[in-house]
Amino acid sequence: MLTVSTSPASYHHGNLRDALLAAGLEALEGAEGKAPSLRELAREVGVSATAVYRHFPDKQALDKALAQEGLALLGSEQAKAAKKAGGGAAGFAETGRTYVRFALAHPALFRLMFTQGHPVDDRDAPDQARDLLTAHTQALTSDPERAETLAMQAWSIAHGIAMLMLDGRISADDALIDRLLDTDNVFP
Amino acid sequence: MLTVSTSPASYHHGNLRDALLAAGLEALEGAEGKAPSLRELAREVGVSATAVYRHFPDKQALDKALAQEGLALLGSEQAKAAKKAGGGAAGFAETGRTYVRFALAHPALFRLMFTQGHPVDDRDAPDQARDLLTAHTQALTSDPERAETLAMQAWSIAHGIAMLMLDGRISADDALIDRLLDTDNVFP
DNA sequence: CGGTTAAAGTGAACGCTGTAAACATAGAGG
DNA sequence: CCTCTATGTTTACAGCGTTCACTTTAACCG
Repeated sequence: MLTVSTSPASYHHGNLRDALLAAGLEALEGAEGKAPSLRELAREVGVSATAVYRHFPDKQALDKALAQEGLALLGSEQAKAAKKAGGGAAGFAETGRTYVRFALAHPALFRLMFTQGHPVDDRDAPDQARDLLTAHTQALTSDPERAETLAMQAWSIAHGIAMLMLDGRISADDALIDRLLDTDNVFP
Repeated sequence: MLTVSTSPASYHHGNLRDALLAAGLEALEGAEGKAPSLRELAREVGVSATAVYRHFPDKQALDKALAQEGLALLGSEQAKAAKKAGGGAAGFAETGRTYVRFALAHPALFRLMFTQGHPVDDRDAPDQARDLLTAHTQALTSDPERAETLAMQAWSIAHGIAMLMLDGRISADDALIDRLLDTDNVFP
């Protein structure tokens, strides 16, 4: 997570990288739809635009880092929710609800998280959300492949609901989330 | 659909609107990830950038029109696939497969289709994809509310798979699509 | 310590974007 | 035929991401 120090405001900022990420997250919370520009973030932090390039090769890298930060946030919220629900199947279900609610609560951030080009190679990056998912599905069956299938299916359902709600294709109703996630009876 | 006439190239273009949409669709096919700019499309069509504003109030409106065009395309492909599969449950299943394959075949277009702000009010616009979906789920049950729930669930699953594959979160494997869409056994 | 060096900042500039304003043209209708 | 309006044009502006040449500062080493 981020440690955003109240900077000494000297010529050298101290830890510009984290400050930028913090400003980015804050901006993503506020603006309903649009992502913050690189210059905007630099301005916010009180630094010239080009200073950003000392810490990120380009805008995309900044966005990627922000996405990573968002993913960590989502993961921690899910873990907390699952724990609160007592783990197990109930915890798993809560994980899904939390996923969708997170998307609705932080639309711009969520969009950013899943609009990066191809993060398929970031297998090494820590991902609590993914870990939770695989752990929960592995608890449901002894067949590893089936567990993986279940994991991807569960992820897809939650992600689809989240995205469609964000785009206004289905109404962002809290009760509806529960109804759609109730997969005991998907396809009779 | 679009009728893109080989233009007479005079001062007045003829039907600039359709030409812009056609150029937009073509650009979206090519470029792997990025959407075309307004100026780019104007250039392509051989017209000044501001001419676009005679036909669309702003860029977002152009994008929305392109999205609508994409939706029509998706709907027609789905309808064809369902018909070819003989309709019924088999047709329904084919509809889902077609949805995901469409997303993978036209990533930029699909992204554009579902990244518009809030098209929740476009209830009046024709949407063959949606019509197919409700028709198929209504054939599965007599309870209208349950049919609607099923429709949204089916849409969510397909949409989630499509999006996650587009983002490289799960591999864009054709066999995997079938495996994930096989919802006979979602959650044992 | 003092001096060098490299990390981390700056400002100006480029080409791109979406958009506004004022102006030009041509084709259709009275 | 003449005018009016729909549809185009040019020019301009602010903001964007990014490059380049330059400056500052802090840290390291003899």
